[in-house]
Amino acid sequence: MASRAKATIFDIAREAGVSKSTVSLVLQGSGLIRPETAVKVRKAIEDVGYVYNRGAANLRKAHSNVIGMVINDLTNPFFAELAVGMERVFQSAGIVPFIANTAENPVRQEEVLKSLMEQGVAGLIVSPARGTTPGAFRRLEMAGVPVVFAMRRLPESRIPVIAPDNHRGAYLAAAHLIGKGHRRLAFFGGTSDLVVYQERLGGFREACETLGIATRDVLVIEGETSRKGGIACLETALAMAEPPTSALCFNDAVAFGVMLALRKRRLEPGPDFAVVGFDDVVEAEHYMPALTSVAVDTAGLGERAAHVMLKMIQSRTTRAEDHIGAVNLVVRESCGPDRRTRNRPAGTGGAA
Amino acid sequence: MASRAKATIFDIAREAGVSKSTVSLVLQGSGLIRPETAVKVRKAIEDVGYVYNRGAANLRKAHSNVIGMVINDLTNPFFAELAVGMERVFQSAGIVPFIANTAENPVRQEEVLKSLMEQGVAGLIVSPARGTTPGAFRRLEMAGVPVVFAMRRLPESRIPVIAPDNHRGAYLAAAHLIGKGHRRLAFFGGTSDLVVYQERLGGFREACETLGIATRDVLVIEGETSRKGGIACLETALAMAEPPTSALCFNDAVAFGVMLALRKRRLEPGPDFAVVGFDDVVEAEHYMPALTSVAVDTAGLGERAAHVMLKMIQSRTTRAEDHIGAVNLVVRESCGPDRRTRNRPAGTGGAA
DNA sequence: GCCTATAAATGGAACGTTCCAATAAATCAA
DNA sequence: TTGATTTATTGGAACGTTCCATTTATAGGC
Repeated sequence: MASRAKATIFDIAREAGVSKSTVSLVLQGSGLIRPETAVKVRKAIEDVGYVYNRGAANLRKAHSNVIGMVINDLTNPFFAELAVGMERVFQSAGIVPFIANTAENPVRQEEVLKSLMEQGVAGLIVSPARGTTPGAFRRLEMAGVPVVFAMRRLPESRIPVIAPDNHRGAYLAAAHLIGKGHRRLAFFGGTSDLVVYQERLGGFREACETLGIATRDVLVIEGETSRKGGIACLETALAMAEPPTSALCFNDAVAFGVMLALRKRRLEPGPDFAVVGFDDVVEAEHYMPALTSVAVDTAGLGERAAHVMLKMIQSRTTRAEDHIGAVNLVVRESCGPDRRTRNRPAGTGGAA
Repeated sequence: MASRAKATIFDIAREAGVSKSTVSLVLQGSGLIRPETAVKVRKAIEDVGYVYNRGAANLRKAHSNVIGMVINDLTNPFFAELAVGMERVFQSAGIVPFIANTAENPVRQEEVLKSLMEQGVAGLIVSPARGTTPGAFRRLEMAGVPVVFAMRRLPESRIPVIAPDNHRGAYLAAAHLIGKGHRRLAFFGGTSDLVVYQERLGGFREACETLGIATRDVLVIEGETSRKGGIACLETALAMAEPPTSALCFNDAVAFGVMLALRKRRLEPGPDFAVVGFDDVVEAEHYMPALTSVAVDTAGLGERAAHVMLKMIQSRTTRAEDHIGAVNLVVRESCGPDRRTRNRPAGTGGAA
């Protein structure tokens, strides 16, 4: 039962009565070998229980066919979905991507990147951790390893980015709220160290300005991008003198938190306080009430990123064009009816 | 900008004016080299932008320090949580695990396992895909690679398993429902090809028998282990002549689906129909109503699995003891008040 | 039969490390 | 000084593949 030393191509060469070179050719599916010989070799491979040593092969080939996906938070279904989208296209290209999680920790990310480089990855798709320093990808660039950013970008970097049109999405969402009659809007969650945050907040602000909301009526509260963060945002917002009546949330997790906190105060998300999410994760549809959210086609962007990566590897380049994915607002129930048809105030005690 | 050929230890040896062997020793942190020499070498490494070639090293060492985690469904937060628990302990052991997703597809799993073996993994933690054939892990065993199953097990296999006490968890849940006065119980979701299913269903059945529920009053409906599956289960259950008044669900996703379906029929989860989940994912607490569920300490089991793996690698064995994790029922709101204090039947059109 | 062309298979060098045995340098005991 | 001991450093072989240049076998043309 205890397997002796690992079998090599020499062992199977002996078994099949051919040379190691022949075995190598069979392994690579070369058309140069006679079919009967190939059969013989393949049988020997099976008999001996040989397993190919890709490390040894890469030593010679310097082209490793492993692709890494570095994800900032695997427990966020949004990123899990992204990963799955990428996997789909890699699978049909016959390659198995390895996923690594950085848990939103730049130090961990550094380790992960180092490890992947040492492993000799052919390319990397990365959703960078919050607080990634500008130099974090220098070594990758020096080594000429193709990298693409997915969903997030770094402030100044020449690495291609695949991301949704955050500005537009936020604009649409804000316009929706304003169209429903809201005049005091908030932007909940996220922190300004994320470029995505700047983009979304930018779109939000532009909509407010364009559509005639006074600056003093737009409230911005930073916070964790989680349910917990959403709860906190709502609490501080409602504690203000003139609380907002609606909010665009940095992402769906924050929005879920906001709705939770509303419920806890016996306020009905929608009629009492309108909330819009961002990303449109699968749960959004199933929530009570169903969450209105900006859909970004996560899996589609993942697929796109994978395709770009494949093309970069194939053409041995480290450059590619950015790709900004279309977004659209999925209107469900979390914004309630038009505000102007009624007048119950949101907030702790304000009046309409 | 275009990096020339990759630097090797020879390059940095030349740069530092030492031999390749010295460089190798420095790389391994050997205490044999004079500190000043080590400093010199490390500087050269930095200057040249050297990246360690682990493939080449493994060729010599035959001990690769990469550990693979093969997960059947990364989009299920339950498994994502498991993965994160494992990562935590590997991280503190200084090793970077690679995650691969099989998407519950045995064929895909086969590819993934093959790829990981070729990569020369030191060990594998696997949550096997549904429908995995008994022979799927034969090659791993032949190669003497340590493997641990997490959460799921295969019908007959000598591979060690880390999993929660499914039988007991289901027993507790069923007992809870019966204690609340329910007399017609259902078990929703899952399929019998999963050992976990057998275990949970077994615990459920045992509780029913022991606590005096007639066999004809326990209903078992197989189904997808997803929200969708839960919806379907509830529909068929309520279509029966004498529908159950409560259900234990195979997992939380099914439970969420059941609650959704209840809402759609204007029935209140809890008062109108009691539902219990299994796994206690984070969302359970945040649902409306909050889901009563069997907590299995997912992350803890992940950590445990990782520790076992580490120990197996260290002691070069392929055997280890199974570990069955404690479970406990977390009672929240989805089972409503005691049933005997009221008497509205659940069902398609019952009235109060 | 001989020469050439094609097809199939092969040996050797290389890839970038590690590890062992060996060397060189420094220190010490006498 | 000499030999023994310790401390630092080094060259060479090996790991399991690929690829190139050859060799050997097979067939074809005359």
